[in-house]
Amino acid sequence: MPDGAAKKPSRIQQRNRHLILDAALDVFSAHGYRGATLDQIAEAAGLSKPNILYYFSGKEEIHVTLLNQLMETWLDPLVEMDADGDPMTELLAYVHRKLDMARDLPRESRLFAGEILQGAPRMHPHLVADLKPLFDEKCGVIQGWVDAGKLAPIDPRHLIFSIWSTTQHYADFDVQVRVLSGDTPLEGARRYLDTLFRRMLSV
Amino acid sequence: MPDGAAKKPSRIQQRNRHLILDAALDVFSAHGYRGATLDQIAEAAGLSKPNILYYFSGKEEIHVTLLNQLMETWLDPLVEMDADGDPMTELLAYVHRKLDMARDLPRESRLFAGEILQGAPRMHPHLVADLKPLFDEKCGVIQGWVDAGKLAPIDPRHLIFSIWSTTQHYADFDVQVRVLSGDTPLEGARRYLDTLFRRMLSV
DNA sequence: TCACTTTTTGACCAATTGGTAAAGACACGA
DNA sequence: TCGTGTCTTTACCAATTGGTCAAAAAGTGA
Repeated sequence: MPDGAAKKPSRIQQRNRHLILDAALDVFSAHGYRGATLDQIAEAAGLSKPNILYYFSGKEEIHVTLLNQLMETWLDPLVEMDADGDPMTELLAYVHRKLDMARDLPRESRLFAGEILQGAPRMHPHLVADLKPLFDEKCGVIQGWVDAGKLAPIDPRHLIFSIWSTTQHYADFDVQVRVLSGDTPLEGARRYLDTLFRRMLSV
Repeated sequence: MPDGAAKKPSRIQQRNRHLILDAALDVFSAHGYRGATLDQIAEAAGLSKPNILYYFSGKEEIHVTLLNQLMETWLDPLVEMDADGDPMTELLAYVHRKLDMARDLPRESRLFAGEILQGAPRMHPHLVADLKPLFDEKCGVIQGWVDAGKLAPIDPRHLIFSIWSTTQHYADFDVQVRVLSGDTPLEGARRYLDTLFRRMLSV
Protein backbone atom coordinates (compact mmCIF):
# COMPACT_ATOMS: atom_id res chain seq x y z
CA MET A 1 0.00 0.00 0.00
CA PRO A 2 1.17 3.56 -0.70
CA ASP A 3 2.92 5.22 2.21
CA GLY A 4 0.97 7.01 4.97
CA ALA A 5 -2.27 6.84 2.96
CA ALA A 6 -4.86 4.95 5.04
CA LYS A 7 -7.09 2.62 3.10
CA LYS A 8 -10.58 3.93 2.63
CA PRO A 9 -12.89 2.37 5.22
CA SER A 10 -15.22 -0.44 4.19
CA ARG A 11 -18.98 -0.01 4.34
CA ILE A 12 -19.06 -1.99 7.58
CA GLN A 13 -16.42 0.25 9.10
CA GLN A 14 -18.31 3.36 8.17
CA ARG A 15 -21.58 2.05 9.53
CA ASN A 16 -20.15 0.77 12.80
CA ARG A 17 -17.97 3.76 13.54
CA HIS A 18 -21.01 5.95 13.00
CA LEU A 19 -23.13 3.73 15.23
CA ILE A 20 -20.53 3.87 17.96
CA LEU A 21 -20.07 7.62 17.79
CA ASP A 22 -23.80 8.22 17.86
CA ALA A 23 -24.25 5.94 20.85
CA ALA A 24 -21.27 7.50 22.58
CA LEU A 25 -22.70 10.96 22.06
CA ASP A 26 -25.86 9.83 23.82
CA VAL A 27 -23.98 8.32 26.72
CA PHE A 28 -21.24 10.91 27.16
CA SER A 29 -23.64 13.84 26.95
CA ALA A 30 -25.95 12.24 29.50
CA HIS A 31 -23.38 11.09 32.05
CA GLY A 32 -20.15 12.93 31.34
CA TYR A 33 -16.83 11.36 30.43
CA ARG A 34 -16.19 9.57 33.67
CA GLY A 35 -19.83 8.65 34.18
CA ALA A 36 -20.06 6.92 30.82
CA THR A 37 -19.01 3.29 30.52
CA LEU A 38 -17.93 1.31 27.50
CA ASP A 39 -20.65 -1.21 28.31
CA GLN A 40 -23.30 1.49 28.08
CA ILE A 41 -21.91 2.70 24.79
CA ALA A 42 -21.68 -0.85 23.49
CA GLU A 43 -25.27 -1.60 24.41
CA ALA A 44 -26.55 1.65 22.95
CA ALA A 45 -24.66 0.91 19.74
CA GLY A 46 -25.88 -2.68 19.60
CA LEU A 47 -22.33 -4.02 19.52
CA SER A 48 -20.18 -5.95 21.96
CA LYS A 49 -17.58 -4.16 24.02
CA PRO A 50 -14.56 -5.83 22.41
CA ASN A 51 -16.07 -5.00 19.06
CA ILE A 52 -16.15 -1.33 20.02
CA LEU A 53 -12.50 -1.59 20.88
CA TYR A 54 -11.84 -3.01 17.46
CA TYR A 55 -12.89 0.31 15.97
CA PHE A 56 -11.50 2.66 18.60
CA SER A 57 -8.37 2.19 20.65
CA GLY A 58 -10.14 3.10 23.87
CA LYS A 59 -12.72 5.17 25.69
CA GLU A 60 -10.68 8.31 25.43
CA GLU A 61 -10.27 8.06 21.68
CA ILE A 62 -14.02 7.89 21.24
CA HIS A 63 -14.46 10.97 23.38
CA VAL A 64 -11.73 12.89 21.61
CA THR A 65 -13.15 11.95 18.22
CA LEU A 66 -16.54 13.32 19.22
CA LEU A 67 -14.97 16.51 20.52
CA ASN A 68 -13.00 17.02 17.32
CA GLN A 69 -16.04 16.52 15.13
CA LEU A 70 -18.03 18.82 17.36
CA MET A 71 -15.57 21.68 17.21
CA GLU A 72 -16.22 22.24 13.53
CA THR A 73 -19.99 22.21 13.85
CA TRP A 74 -19.73 24.40 16.88
CA LEU A 75 -17.69 27.17 15.31
CA ASP A 76 -19.58 27.20 12.05
CA PRO A 77 -22.33 29.70 12.97
CA LEU A 78 -19.71 32.19 14.11
CA VAL A 79 -17.60 31.63 11.00
CA GLU A 80 -20.58 32.54 8.89
CA MET A 81 -20.95 35.96 10.47
CA ASP A 82 -20.05 38.27 7.61
CA ALA A 83 -17.99 41.37 8.20
CA ASP A 84 -19.47 42.94 5.08
CA GLY A 85 -23.09 42.35 6.01
CA ASP A 86 -25.36 44.64 7.95
CA PRO A 87 -24.15 44.52 11.58
CA MET A 88 -27.53 44.18 13.27
CA THR A 89 -28.73 41.63 10.75
CA GLU A 90 -25.56 39.59 11.03
CA LEU A 91 -25.56 39.52 14.81
CA LEU A 92 -29.24 38.66 15.16
CA ALA A 93 -28.85 35.94 12.55
CA TYR A 94 -26.01 34.58 14.63
CA VAL A 95 -28.21 34.51 17.71
CA HIS A 96 -30.88 32.64 15.79
CA ARG A 97 -28.41 30.12 14.41
CA LYS A 98 -27.11 29.43 17.91
CA LEU A 99 -30.63 28.94 19.18
CA ASP A 100 -31.33 26.56 16.31
CA MET A 101 -28.33 24.56 17.37
CA ALA A 102 -29.52 24.39 20.97
CA ARG A 103 -32.78 22.98 19.63
CA ASP A 104 -31.38 20.61 17.03
CA LEU A 105 -28.15 19.49 18.68
CA PRO A 106 -28.75 19.42 22.43
CA ARG A 107 -26.51 16.38 22.93
CA GLU A 108 -23.62 18.16 21.30
CA SER A 109 -24.26 21.24 23.40
CA ARG A 110 -24.22 19.23 26.60
CA LEU A 111 -21.12 17.30 25.57
CA PHE A 112 -19.34 20.58 25.03
CA ALA A 113 -20.67 22.10 28.24
CA GLY A 114 -19.59 19.11 30.28
CA GLU A 115 -16.11 19.21 28.88
CA ILE A 116 -15.70 22.92 29.62
CA LEU A 117 -17.30 22.61 33.04
CA GLN A 118 -14.61 20.14 34.08
CA GLY A 119 -11.83 22.38 32.92
CA ALA A 120 -11.61 21.21 29.29
CA PRO A 121 -9.07 18.46 30.11
CA ARG A 122 -9.26 17.09 26.59
CA MET A 123 -10.22 20.17 24.63
CA HIS A 124 -8.04 22.92 25.99
CA PRO A 125 -5.59 22.76 23.06
CA HIS A 126 -8.50 23.09 20.64
CA LEU A 127 -9.79 26.14 22.44
CA VAL A 128 -6.44 27.84 22.12
CA ALA A 129 -5.71 26.71 18.58
CA ASP A 130 -9.14 26.96 16.93
CA LEU A 131 -11.60 28.92 19.02
CA LYS A 132 -9.35 31.73 20.20
CA PRO A 133 -8.23 32.94 16.74
CA LEU A 134 -11.79 32.89 15.44
CA PHE A 135 -13.03 34.65 18.55
CA ASP A 136 -10.40 37.36 18.23
CA GLU A 137 -11.14 37.83 14.56
CA LYS A 138 -14.86 38.24 15.11
CA CYS A 139 -14.33 40.52 18.08
CA GLY A 140 -12.33 42.68 15.70
CA VAL A 141 -15.19 42.68 13.21
CA ILE A 142 -17.69 43.71 15.87
CA GLN A 143 -15.36 46.37 17.23
CA GLY A 144 -15.11 47.70 13.70
CA TRP A 145 -18.88 47.98 13.49
CA VAL A 146 -18.93 49.79 16.82
CA ASP A 147 -16.19 52.18 15.77
CA ALA A 148 -18.11 52.91 12.58
CA GLY A 149 -21.07 53.90 14.73
CA LYS A 150 -23.24 51.12 13.36
CA LEU A 151 -23.75 49.50 16.77
CA ALA A 152 -24.10 50.75 20.30
CA PRO A 153 -20.70 50.83 22.01
CA ILE A 154 -20.27 47.50 23.77
CA ASP A 155 -17.45 45.12 24.59
CA PRO A 156 -17.51 42.51 21.79
CA ARG A 157 -16.18 39.79 24.09
CA HIS A 158 -19.01 40.06 26.54
CA LEU A 159 -21.51 40.37 23.73
CA ILE A 160 -20.40 37.02 22.36
CA PHE A 161 -20.34 35.44 25.82
CA SER A 162 -23.90 36.56 26.42
CA ILE A 163 -25.04 35.17 23.07
CA TRP A 164 -23.44 31.83 23.84
CA SER A 165 -24.78 31.59 27.36
CA THR A 166 -28.35 32.66 26.68
CA THR A 167 -28.80 30.34 23.72
CA GLN A 168 -26.98 27.27 25.03
CA HIS A 169 -28.86 27.59 28.29
CA TYR A 170 -31.93 26.09 26.64
CA ALA A 171 -30.01 22.92 25.78
CA ASP A 172 -27.67 22.61 28.75
CA PHE A 173 -30.22 23.43 31.45
CA ASP A 174 -33.11 21.83 29.63
CA VAL A 175 -34.33 19.88 32.68
CA GLN A 176 -34.55 23.04 34.73
CA VAL A 177 -36.22 24.97 31.93
CA ARG A 178 -38.77 22.20 31.57
CA VAL A 179 -39.52 22.05 35.28
CA LEU A 180 -40.07 25.79 35.36
CA SER A 181 -41.86 26.32 32.06
CA GLY A 182 -43.77 23.10 31.65
CA ASP A 183 -42.17 22.58 28.28
CA THR A 184 -39.10 23.90 26.47
CA PRO A 185 -40.46 27.24 25.24
CA LEU A 186 -38.14 27.80 22.34
CA GLU A 187 -40.48 29.98 20.35
CA GLY A 188 -40.74 32.38 23.26
CA ALA A 189 -37.00 32.26 23.72
CA ARG A 190 -36.52 33.23 20.09
CA ARG A 191 -38.69 36.32 20.42
CA TYR A 192 -37.18 37.27 23.78
CA LEU A 193 -33.56 36.96 22.67
CA ASP A 194 -34.24 38.80 19.45
CA THR A 195 -35.62 41.71 21.44
CA LEU A 196 -32.85 41.52 24.02
CA PHE A 197 -30.01 41.82 21.55
CA ARG A 198 -31.82 44.21 19.24
CA ARG A 199 -32.26 46.64 22.10
CA MET A 200 -28.72 46.11 23.30
CA LEU A 201 -27.16 46.80 19.94
CA SER A 202 -29.33 49.62 18.63
CA VAL A 203 -27.39 52.85 18.43
CA MET B 1 -32.06 9.84 75.75
CA PRO B 2 -35.21 11.73 74.80
CA ASP B 3 -37.05 10.36 71.79
CA GLY B 4 -36.22 11.40 68.24
CA ALA B 5 -34.06 14.30 69.41
CA ALA B 6 -30.57 13.81 67.95
CA LYS B 7 -27.76 14.72 70.27
CA LYS B 8 -26.05 17.92 69.35
CA PRO B 9 -22.85 17.15 67.41
CA SER B 10 -19.53 17.34 69.22
CA ARG B 11 -16.92 19.85 68.21
CA ILE B 12 -15.01 17.10 66.42
CA GLN B 13 -18.10 16.12 64.50
CA GLN B 14 -18.72 19.67 63.40
CA ARG B 15 -15.16 20.21 62.32
CA ASN B 16 -14.84 16.95 60.41
CA ARG B 17 -18.19 17.13 58.70
CA HIS B 18 -17.28 20.61 57.55
CA LEU B 19 -13.87 19.45 56.34
CA ILE B 20 -15.46 16.62 54.41
CA LEU B 21 -18.12 18.77 52.80
CA ASP B 22 -15.60 21.40 51.77
CA ALA B 23 -13.30 18.79 50.26
CA ALA B 24 -16.24 17.11 48.56
CA LEU B 25 -17.31 20.42 47.06
CA ASP B 26 -13.87 20.77 45.53
CA VAL B 27 -13.87 17.28 44.13
CA PHE B 28 -17.49 17.03 42.98
CA SER B 29 -17.45 20.43 41.29
CA ALA B 30 -14.22 19.60 39.50
CA HIS B 31 -15.04 16.07 38.33
CA GLY B 32 -18.78 15.58 38.61
CA TYR B 33 -20.56 13.03 40.76
CA ARG B 34 -19.36 9.95 38.96
CA GLY B 35 -15.90 11.34 38.33
CA ALA B 36 -15.29 12.03 42.01
CA THR B 37 -13.95 9.24 44.22
CA LEU B 38 -14.14 8.79 47.95
CA ASP B 39 -10.37 8.49 48.02
CA GLN B 40 -9.99 11.90 46.42
CA ILE B 41 -12.42 13.41 48.89
CA ALA B 42 -10.67 11.70 51.78
CA GLU B 43 -7.28 12.95 50.73
CA ALA B 44 -8.53 16.49 50.15
CA ALA B 45 -10.15 16.42 53.58
CA GLY B 46 -7.06 15.00 55.24
CA LEU B 47 -8.98 12.02 56.62
CA SER B 48 -9.02 8.31 55.87
CA LYS B 49 -11.73 6.84 53.70
CA PRO B 50 -13.32 4.73 56.43
CA ASN B 51 -13.30 7.82 58.61
CA ILE B 52 -15.28 9.68 55.99
CA LEU B 53 -17.80 6.88 56.02
CA TYR B 54 -18.07 7.24 59.77
CA TYR B 55 -19.57 10.68 59.22
CA PHE B 56 -21.56 10.03 56.08
CA SER B 57 -23.33 6.86 55.12
CA GLY B 58 -21.92 6.95 51.60
CA LYS B 59 -20.84 8.95 48.59
CA GLU B 60 -24.38 9.78 47.63
CA GLU B 61 -25.24 11.19 51.05
CA ILE B 62 -22.32 13.59 50.80
CA HIS B 63 -23.46 14.75 47.40
CA VAL B 64 -27.06 15.15 48.47
CA THR B 65 -26.01 17.06 51.57
CA LEU B 66 -24.04 19.50 49.45
CA LEU B 67 -26.95 19.94 47.06
CA ASN B 68 -29.36 20.61 49.91
CA GLN B 69 -27.10 23.21 51.47
CA LEU B 70 -26.56 24.78 48.08
CA MET B 71 -30.23 25.17 47.27
CA GLU B 72 -30.73 27.70 50.02
CA THR B 73 -27.73 29.82 49.07
CA TRP B 74 -28.72 29.57 45.47
CA LEU B 75 -32.26 30.82 45.83
CA ASP B 76 -31.42 33.57 48.26
CA PRO B 77 -30.63 36.37 45.76
CA LEU B 78 -33.97 35.79 44.06
CA VAL B 79 -35.82 35.66 47.38
CA GLU B 80 -34.46 39.07 48.19
CA MET B 81 -35.97 40.68 45.11
CA ASP B 82 -38.60 42.97 46.59
CA ALA B 83 -41.98 43.37 44.95
CA ASP B 84 -42.35 46.77 46.59
CA GLY B 85 -39.03 48.16 45.44
CA ASP B 86 -38.32 50.02 42.24
CA PRO B 87 -38.51 47.46 39.42
CA MET B 88 -35.39 48.49 37.52
CA THR B 89 -33.37 48.84 40.72
CA GLU B 90 -34.51 45.48 42.03
CA LEU B 91 -33.78 43.60 38.83
CA LEU B 92 -30.38 45.14 38.28
CA ALA B 93 -29.49 44.47 41.91
CA TYR B 94 -30.48 40.86 41.30
CA VAL B 95 -28.18 40.67 38.30
CA HIS B 96 -25.32 42.05 40.37
CA ARG B 97 -25.94 39.63 43.23
CA LYS B 98 -25.88 36.72 40.81
CA LEU B 99 -22.65 37.96 39.31
CA ASP B 100 -21.17 38.27 42.80
CA MET B 101 -22.07 34.66 43.42
CA ALA B 102 -20.41 33.54 40.21
CA ARG B 103 -17.28 35.30 41.44
CA ASP B 104 -17.40 34.21 45.08
CA LEU B 105 -18.90 30.74 44.80
CA PRO B 106 -17.71 29.23 41.53
CA ARG B 107 -17.50 25.73 42.99
CA GLU B 108 -21.12 25.87 44.03
CA SER B 109 -22.11 27.17 40.61
CA ARG B 110 -20.32 24.34 38.87
CA LEU B 111 -21.74 21.74 41.25
CA PHE B 112 -25.22 22.96 40.43
CA ALA B 113 -24.52 23.18 36.71
CA GLY B 114 -23.15 19.65 36.62
CA GLU B 115 -26.17 18.28 38.40
CA ILE B 116 -28.61 19.99 36.04
CA LEU B 117 -26.56 19.13 32.97
CA GLN B 118 -26.94 15.44 33.77
CA GLY B 119 -30.67 15.70 34.17
CA ALA B 120 -30.78 16.59 37.87
CA PRO B 121 -30.93 12.92 38.97
CA ARG B 122 -30.58 13.87 42.62
CA MET B 123 -32.06 17.34 42.62
CA HIS B 124 -35.17 17.07 40.53
CA PRO B 125 -37.50 16.92 43.54
CA HIS B 126 -35.91 20.06 44.92
CA LEU B 127 -36.43 21.89 41.68
CA VAL B 128 -40.11 21.07 41.73
CA ALA B 129 -40.64 21.65 45.44
CA ASP B 130 -38.44 24.68 46.10
CA LEU B 131 -37.35 26.40 42.93
CA LYS B 132 -40.58 26.21 40.96
CA PRO B 133 -42.81 27.98 43.52
CA LEU B 134 -40.27 30.74 44.02
CA PHE B 135 -39.82 31.09 40.28
CA ASP B 136 -43.56 31.35 39.71
CA GLU B 137 -43.96 33.88 42.47
CA LYS B 138 -41.21 36.13 41.13
CA CYS B 139 -42.48 35.79 37.59
CA GLY B 140 -45.76 37.08 38.94
CA VAL B 141 -44.01 40.04 40.53
CA ILE B 142 -42.22 40.92 37.31
CA GLN B 143 -45.37 40.50 35.28
CA GLY B 144 -47.05 42.89 37.70
CA TRP B 145 -44.34 45.46 37.05
CA VAL B 146 -44.78 45.02 33.32
CA ASP B 147 -48.55 45.34 33.56
CA ALA B 148 -48.10 48.53 35.59
CA GLY B 149 -46.03 49.91 32.74
CA LYS B 150 -42.91 50.14 34.85
CA LEU B 151 -40.90 47.80 32.64
CA ALA B 152 -40.77 47.09 28.95
CA PRO B 153 -43.11 44.24 28.05
CA ILE B 154 -41.09 41.04 28.26
CA ASP B 155 -41.67 37.42 29.23
CA PRO B 156 -40.54 37.17 32.88
CA ARG B 157 -39.50 33.55 32.48
CA HIS B 158 -37.04 34.26 29.72
CA LEU B 159 -35.80 37.33 31.52
CA ILE B 160 -34.87 35.21 34.52
CA PHE B 161 -33.33 32.51 32.35
CA SER B 162 -31.16 35.10 30.66
CA ILE B 163 -30.04 36.54 33.98
CA TRP B 164 -29.10 33.10 35.23
CA SER B 165 -27.28 32.06 32.10
CA THR B 166 -25.30 35.23 31.52
CA THR B 167 -24.07 35.49 35.09
CA GLN B 168 -23.38 31.83 35.80
CA HIS B 169 -21.53 31.60 32.51
CA TYR B 170 -18.54 33.33 34.09
CA ALA B 171 -18.27 30.58 36.72
CA ASP B 172 -19.33 27.52 34.74
CA PHE B 173 -17.37 28.28 31.57
CA ASP B 174 -14.50 29.91 33.38
CA VAL B 175 -11.83 27.96 31.50
CA GLN B 176 -13.20 29.09 28.17
CA VAL B 177 -13.60 32.66 29.33
CA ARG B 178 -10.01 32.68 30.51
CA VAL B 179 -8.66 31.23 27.28
CA LEU B 180 -10.50 33.87 25.28
CA SER B 181 -10.05 36.90 27.51
CA GLY B 182 -6.70 36.23 29.08
CA ASP B 183 -8.20 36.58 32.52
CA THR B 184 -11.70 36.42 33.99
CA PRO B 185 -12.90 39.92 33.16
CA LEU B 186 -15.57 40.27 35.79
CA GLU B 187 -15.45 44.04 36.00
CA GLY B 188 -16.18 44.29 32.29
CA ALA B 189 -18.91 41.71 32.65
CA ARG B 190 -20.54 43.79 35.38
CA ARG B 191 -20.68 46.88 33.19
CA TYR B 192 -21.82 44.93 30.14
CA LEU B 193 -24.62 43.06 31.88
CA ASP B 194 -25.80 46.19 33.63
CA THR B 195 -26.16 47.89 30.27
CA LEU B 196 -27.71 44.83 28.65
CA PHE B 197 -30.54 44.49 31.12
CA ARG B 198 -31.00 48.20 31.62
CA ARG B 199 -31.63 48.63 27.91
CA MET B 200 -33.81 45.55 27.78
CA LEU B 201 -36.04 46.65 30.61
CA SER B 202 -36.35 50.39 29.99
CA VAL B 203 -39.84 51.34 28.94
C1' DT C 1 -7.24 6.72 87.65
C1' DC C 2 -10.99 4.10 85.62
C1' DA C 3 -14.89 2.89 82.88
C1' DC C 4 -17.21 4.19 78.91
C1' DT C 5 -18.06 6.46 74.56
C1' DT C 6 -16.47 8.50 70.43
C1' DT C 7 -13.26 8.54 66.76
C1' DT C 8 -9.78 6.47 63.75
C1' DT C 9 -7.43 2.95 61.38
C1' DG C 10 -5.70 -1.19 58.71
C1' DA C 11 -7.09 -5.11 56.41
C1' DC C 12 -10.27 -6.71 53.50
C1' DC C 13 -14.15 -7.51 49.90
C1' DA C 14 -17.32 -7.71 45.99
C1' DA C 15 -18.66 -5.25 42.00
C1' DT C 16 -17.53 -2.54 38.22
C1' DT C 17 -14.75 -1.11 34.52
C1' DG C 18 -11.33 -0.41 30.78
C1' DG C 19 -8.94 -3.35 28.24
C1' DT C 20 -6.69 -7.94 26.09
C1' DA C 21 -5.95 -12.48 23.72
C1' DA C 22 -7.19 -15.73 20.77
C1' DA C 23 -10.32 -18.39 18.49
C1' DG C 24 -14.24 -18.32 15.50
C1' DA C 25 -17.53 -16.34 11.88
C1' DC C 26 -17.91 -13.92 7.80
C1' DA C 27 -17.19 -11.54 3.27
C1' DC C 28 -15.34 -11.60 -1.10
C1' DG C 29 -12.20 -11.78 -5.03
C1' DA C 30 -9.71 -15.31 -7.70
C1' DT D 1 -14.95 -23.37 -3.89
C1' DC D 2 -11.18 -21.88 -1.61
C1' DG D 3 -8.17 -18.85 0.90
C1' DT D 4 -7.21 -14.52 2.87
C1' DG D 5 -8.14 -10.62 5.24
C1' DT D 6 -12.01 -8.40 7.87
C1' DC D 7 -15.01 -8.50 11.59
C1' DT D 8 -17.06 -10.55 16.00
C1' DT D 9 -17.29 -13.06 20.09
C1' DT D 10 -16.05 -15.70 24.32
C1' DA D 11 -13.37 -15.85 28.16
C1' DC D 12 -10.55 -13.49 30.89
C1' DC D 13 -7.65 -9.96 33.64
C1' DA D 14 -5.81 -6.19 36.54
C1' DA D 15 -6.97 -1.93 38.53
C1' DT D 16 -10.20 0.90 40.66
C1' DT D 17 -13.83 1.91 43.68
C1' DG D 18 -17.59 2.12 47.14
C1' DG D 19 -18.09 0.09 51.19
C1' DT D 20 -17.48 -3.22 55.62
C1' DC D 21 -15.63 -4.76 60.04
C1' DA D 22 -13.30 -5.45 64.09
C1' DA D 23 -9.98 -3.72 66.78
C1' DA D 24 -7.08 0.02 68.31
C1' DA D 25 -6.68 4.74 69.83
C1' DA D 26 -8.20 8.84 71.71
C1' DG D 27 -11.33 11.56 74.41
C1' DT D 28 -14.26 12.37 78.31
C1' DG D 29 -16.60 12.67 82.71
C1' DA D 30 -16.62 10.92 87.52
